[in-house]
Amino acid sequence: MLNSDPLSVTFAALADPTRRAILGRLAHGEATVMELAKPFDMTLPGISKHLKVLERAGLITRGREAQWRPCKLDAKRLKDVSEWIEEYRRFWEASLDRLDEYLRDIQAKEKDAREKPRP
Amino acid sequence: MLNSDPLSVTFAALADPTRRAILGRLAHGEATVMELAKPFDMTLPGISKHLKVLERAGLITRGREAQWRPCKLDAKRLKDVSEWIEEYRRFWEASLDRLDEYLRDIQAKEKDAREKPRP
DNA sequence: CGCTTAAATAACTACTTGGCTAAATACAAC
DNA sequence: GTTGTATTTAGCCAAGTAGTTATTTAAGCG
Repeated sequence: MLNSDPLSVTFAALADPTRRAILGRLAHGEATVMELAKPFDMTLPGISKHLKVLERAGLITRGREAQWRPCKLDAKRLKDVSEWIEEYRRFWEASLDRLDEYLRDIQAKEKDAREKPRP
Repeated sequence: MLNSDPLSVTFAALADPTRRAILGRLAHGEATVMELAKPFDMTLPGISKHLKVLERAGLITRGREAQWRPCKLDAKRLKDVSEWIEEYRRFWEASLDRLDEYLRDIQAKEKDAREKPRP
C-alpha cells in the first residue's frame, strides 16, 4: 500500500469481505490456513495473500506447529480503529436524535388527530 | 473498487490519510472544496477525486450554492463501521485484562521483594 | 531416503488507485 | 456576451491489488 501509516493499512486490510470473514472466523478461535480457506471459493495462495495482508496490518499473528501455521486474531489495531471512529459518534447520534424528534413529532400529530377529529 | 459491498467501500474510503483528514475538517462544519483543499499539498482535481470517493462511500453529501459545492459529513456509514467493530471489542478488552493481570503480578512481585529482601 | 500434506513464493494478468496536467463546465458579475 | 472563480472531467502514468497456475519450502511419516 502507498499509505503506510498504521491506520490506513488497517482500514485497507478491512476493506475486503474475504478478509473480514477470516477475522470473523478467527473470533471463534485459532485456525490453520486450510481451515480458513475452506468456506471460500478461492485457491490456497489467494487465501495466503489475504493472510499476509492481515498480518502486515497487525490484525493477526501466526504461530508454527509442525507444518501448520495457526492464525490468531490480534485486536490491538481494531481498538485503534474503534478509538478513531468514536470521535464521530456524536454525529450519528445527533442524526438519530433528529430521527427521534421527527418520530415524536409524527406521533404527536397523530395523537392530536385522534383527539380532535376533523368534523 | 472491486468489492462493492457498502462496508468494504466505506473501509476503503477510510484507508487514506487525506480522506480521513477531510472528514476531520468536516467534523467542524460544512466546507467548500477550496477550503478542504487548502491544508493539503495537492492539486484541486486530486482533492476532487478524494471527495468523489467519500461521496460514493456515503461518508459525505454535497450541496449546491452558486458555484460552490459545500461538503457535509454524513455519519451513517461510520455508525455501520462502529457496529461492525464492536463485535470485536471483547478481544481487545481481553488483552488489556491480561496486561492488567501482568502488571498486578509484576507489582506483587516487587512488593514481595521489598518486604522480604534477600540477605 | 522418498512420499504426503501444509503453506508460501514466484511469475503472470487484469484491474484499480492516486496523483498529475490540461481542458471543460457551472455560475456570478460586469 | 466576456471575464473570473469554483469545481469537475478527461487522459495519462506509476504503483498497487486480487486473483490465477506452477513451483518450492517445511515438516511428519513410512
